[in-house]
Amino acid sequence: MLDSFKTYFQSKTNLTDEQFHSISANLQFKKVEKGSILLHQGDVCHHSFFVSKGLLRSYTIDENGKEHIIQFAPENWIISDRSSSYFNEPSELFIDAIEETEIVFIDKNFINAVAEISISFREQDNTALHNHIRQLQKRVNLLLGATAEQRYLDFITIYPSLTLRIPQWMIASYLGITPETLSRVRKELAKRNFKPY
Amino acid sequence: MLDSFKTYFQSKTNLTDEQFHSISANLQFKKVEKGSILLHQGDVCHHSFFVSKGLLRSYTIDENGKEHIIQFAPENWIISDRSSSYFNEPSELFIDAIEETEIVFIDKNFINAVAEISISFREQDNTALHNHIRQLQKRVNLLLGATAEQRYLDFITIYPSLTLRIPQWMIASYLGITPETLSRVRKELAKRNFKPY
DNA sequence: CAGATGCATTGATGTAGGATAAGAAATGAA
DNA sequence: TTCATTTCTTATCCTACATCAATGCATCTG
Repeated sequence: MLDSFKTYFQSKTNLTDEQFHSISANLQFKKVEKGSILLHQGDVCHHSFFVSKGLLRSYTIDENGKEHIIQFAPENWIISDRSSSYFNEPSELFIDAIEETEIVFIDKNFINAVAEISISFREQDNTALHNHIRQLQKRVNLLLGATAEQRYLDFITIYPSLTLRIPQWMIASYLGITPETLSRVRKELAKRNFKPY
Repeated sequence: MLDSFKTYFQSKTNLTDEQFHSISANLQFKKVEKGSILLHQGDVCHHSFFVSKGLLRSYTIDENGKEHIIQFAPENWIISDRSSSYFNEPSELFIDAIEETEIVFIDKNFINAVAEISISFREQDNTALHNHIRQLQKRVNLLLGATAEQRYLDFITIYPSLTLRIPQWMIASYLGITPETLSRVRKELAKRNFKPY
C-alpha cells in the first residue's frame, strides 16, 4: 500500500529513501469498502487522499438532492478539497469510494514537512495547481458550449480506462446529463458505428 | 496609472517603496481603446494584465464561431491565461477590452524578481491560485445543475457592479445562455417584482 | 439630418434533453 | 439456483432553452 505511494511520490520529489521513510513514518493507511464516505459536505477537509488501489470520487448534492460529480480519482491519483483545506472552510464536497479502495491519508504536517526539505516538491505542487486550473477551465468551456454527445466523446477520450469501470449514471452525473440521455447518446453513437476502442 | 497598481501590489507584498520602485522600473503601461485584443487564441500568453481603469474580458471561440466568456476583469483585477504562461503553451483564450482601459503589463521577469525577495508575495500568489480553483469549481457546479435564472441571480449577487457595465449579451455568454433567454429571464424577474439593488 | 450600426426585446417555432414510468439486463447475495 | 437490488435501456410526453425573424431604440457617423 505504501509502495505505490512511495513510487508516485519519489517521482515528484528528490527525497532520499531515508528522508522519505522518516517523514512518512506517521502516515495513515486504510482500506475502505465500496460506498464509504471519506469527506462530508460541511466538514473541513483535513486530508488529501492518495489512491493506491480502487476508485474515489468527489461530488456535491444540490438543493434538489441531485448529485453532481466533480472528479474521479483512480489509482495513483490524489483527491481532496483544496479550497476547504487551504482556507480552512467547510467543504462543499463529498468524497466517497466507488470501489473498495486502499488509501494513503496525507495530512498537512506531511505536506509541510516535505515542502520544508524539497524544492522540487514545492514546484510540483505549484504545477499541480496550474494543471487543476487548466482542467477546470476546459470543463467550464465544455459545459458552456458542447452538446451531450460532444461531452461524452471528450470524456471517453480523456478517461478511456474509467469509462469501463464507472457506472454510466455516474458518468452522466459528471457530464451534467441524465442517465437516460447518456443511454440515448450511446445508442446513437453505436448506430453510427462508432468504435471507442 | 502606476499608482493604483502600486497600492494593489503593496497590499499583497511587504516590499518597501525602494524595492518596489527598483523592480517596477521597466514595467510597461498602456492605454488601449475599446475592442483592442491583448491576447489571441493560439498565442502563448506572456503577460498578466493589471487593470487600473476600465474592463477586460477573456473568452474562447468554439468551432461554430460562438464566443464563451470565461472571465471579466474590472479595476484592480489581474487577468491572464495562467496555464498558457506557466506551461508555455498556446492559449485557448482571447483577452480584449470591453471599455477603453489602462493596463499594467506584468511579465515573468517582474514576477520572478518579486517572488525572489518577498515571501508574502509567494504566499499571496498561492492563495490566488486556490481562489481561482474555488471559483472555477463553483462555476462548474452551477453549470452542471442550475437553471438560467439561478445562474443569472448568482451572477448579479457576485458581480453587482459589473451587471450595470457589461452589455447583456456578454453576461449571457458568460452564463452559457443566449441574449434572448437572458432578456426573458430578466422580464420574468421584473414581473415577480424582483429588486436587484 | 438620414442612414448605419449595435443592442435589447418580443413573438413564433423547433429541438435537445429532462421527467416519468416500465421493462430488460446485469450483479450480487442467500 | 433463485430472488432482489441495482443498473441500463426504451418509449412517451413535456419543458427549458435555442433559433430565427421582426421591431424598437440609442448611439454614431458622414
